Amino acid sequence: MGEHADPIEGGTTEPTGIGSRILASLPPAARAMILRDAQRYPLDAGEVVYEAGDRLTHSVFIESGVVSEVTVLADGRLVESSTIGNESKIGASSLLMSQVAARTYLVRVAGTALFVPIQTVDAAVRTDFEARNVYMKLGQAMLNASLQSTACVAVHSAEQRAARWLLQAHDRVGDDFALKQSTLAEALCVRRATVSEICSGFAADGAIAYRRGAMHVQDRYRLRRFSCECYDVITKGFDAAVGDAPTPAVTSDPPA
Amino acid sequence: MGEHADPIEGGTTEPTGIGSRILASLPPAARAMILRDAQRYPLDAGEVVYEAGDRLTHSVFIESGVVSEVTVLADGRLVESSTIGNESKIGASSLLMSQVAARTYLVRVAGTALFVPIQTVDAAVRTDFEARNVYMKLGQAMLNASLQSTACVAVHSAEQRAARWLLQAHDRVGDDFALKQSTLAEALCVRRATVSEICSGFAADGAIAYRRGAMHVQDRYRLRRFSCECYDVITKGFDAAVGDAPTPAVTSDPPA
DNA sequence: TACTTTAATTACGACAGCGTACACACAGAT
DNA sequence: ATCTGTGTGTACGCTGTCGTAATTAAAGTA
Repeated sequence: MGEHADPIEGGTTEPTGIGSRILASLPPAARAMILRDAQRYPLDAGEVVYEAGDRLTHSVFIESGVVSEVTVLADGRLVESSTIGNESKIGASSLLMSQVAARTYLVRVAGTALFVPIQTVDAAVRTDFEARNVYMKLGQAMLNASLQSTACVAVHSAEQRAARWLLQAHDRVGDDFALKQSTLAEALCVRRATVSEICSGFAADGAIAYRRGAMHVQDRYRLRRFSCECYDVITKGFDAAVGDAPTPAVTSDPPA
Repeated sequence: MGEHADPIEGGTTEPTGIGSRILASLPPAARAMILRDAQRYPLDAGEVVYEAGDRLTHSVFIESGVVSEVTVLADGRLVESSTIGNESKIGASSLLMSQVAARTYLVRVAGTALFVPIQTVDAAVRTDFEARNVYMKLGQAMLNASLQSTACVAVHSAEQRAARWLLQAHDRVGDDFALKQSTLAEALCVRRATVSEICSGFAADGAIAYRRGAMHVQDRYRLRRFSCECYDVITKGFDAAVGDAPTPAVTSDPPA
């Protein structure tokens, strides 16, 4: 895990934790226990939260931003296996899981996260039946998302996957966020040029607008039409695990 | 779940369960409890074990054969998300998991499996801390496999993935098994013609031999050279969860 | 204002895998 | 011995995405 500067807003200040959907869905006692030891840090774009092989000292509850879980291949290529946001967490599912990061976690869209020592999380989850239940449901949702992604990558077009990625980012950070085409290209494992063509298509349709790294989602329903159904499958899976997304941060209206 | 004829070898006969690596790695008490209610059935090629949406009445512990976990897309296409064999099981991870199959399970290479009512499995796992532990480790290994597969499908060639598929099948059923090119093509989501070209390449190298649906793995080390490293990553993940594979069923020697 | 840097667009040939299709070959049945 | 069904080999043109790279445009800096 990278060295961090100071935590945000005094650190020991009790954060509400409301930005994290998984934390929000934990029973109050477990949540309070976790929040007591939590420190809020910024997640900066490009930052490596954990590298494959690192010892997992903290569980990272993402409040906003998009982190991609990256598989490092033998030839050095980085391939995104999944994305993580406020519905989930990085590291130590709890209990007797491996203490070592299996993959690399890379911040793609900036945000903030609560860092909690894994011993604290383990204690909270071990003692609380309901909390353990939430964790197991989250684990199921993560597996569901990954299985769907495997199928998605196998048969869906770069355009469909780009739309899905942007929709998921939108769910996690809202209408406006910083995202370069090169970053999206890395995430999707396609050329920057391909992303350029795809995004101008989205913009021509009025789904998005962007300008030098500043992405704006104008109409998520138009964007949804470019995406495959995998967006729905994955989203519903997480909703079932940690409850529906709080405020959808949607500016545009659903189609008539 | 499809209607089955009679169980194999009398049904109530206590099966050893040694063919199932996950069963073998459970503590004796839990394993005995599960085996008491287990019935062995054949898995026939092409058979649908569960269809997405089916109620999961039984947990299916695979002893031999290859089952593919298939995502049914909106347009009706079937895409393999993962393969399952003796290291794992189908259905009800236990505890408060969903009682409904999220995907479709299709037998690709014939074998046998133990069918156990999920209530029995739940009871065995709920009461036994060590058994729950094994299940959680298996869950981790399944997620690991799926994340690796997502990356694999994204960047590795059809040839590499075909070699991986055959290696994994070899681990689960041994040197000889029935497998048509059309079946492998469906599993990999490529044309049968592509499989034909790939397999003649493998055969020319001496890695495999085949004749009208009869596949024979001649030299798994040669086959490994055609594969990507994803085979190792996934295999090691399962070995860590349920112990090393029993007898590798290898006829050829490792390279010098 | 002019210069520099970084982001985005556009273009070209190359290639893996596609869809289709047809021809061949072996196994079992008559 | 021949026929028939099924599994396999091979060929054609097509498309999406690749790798590379040159061009344009906007933002920051002097």
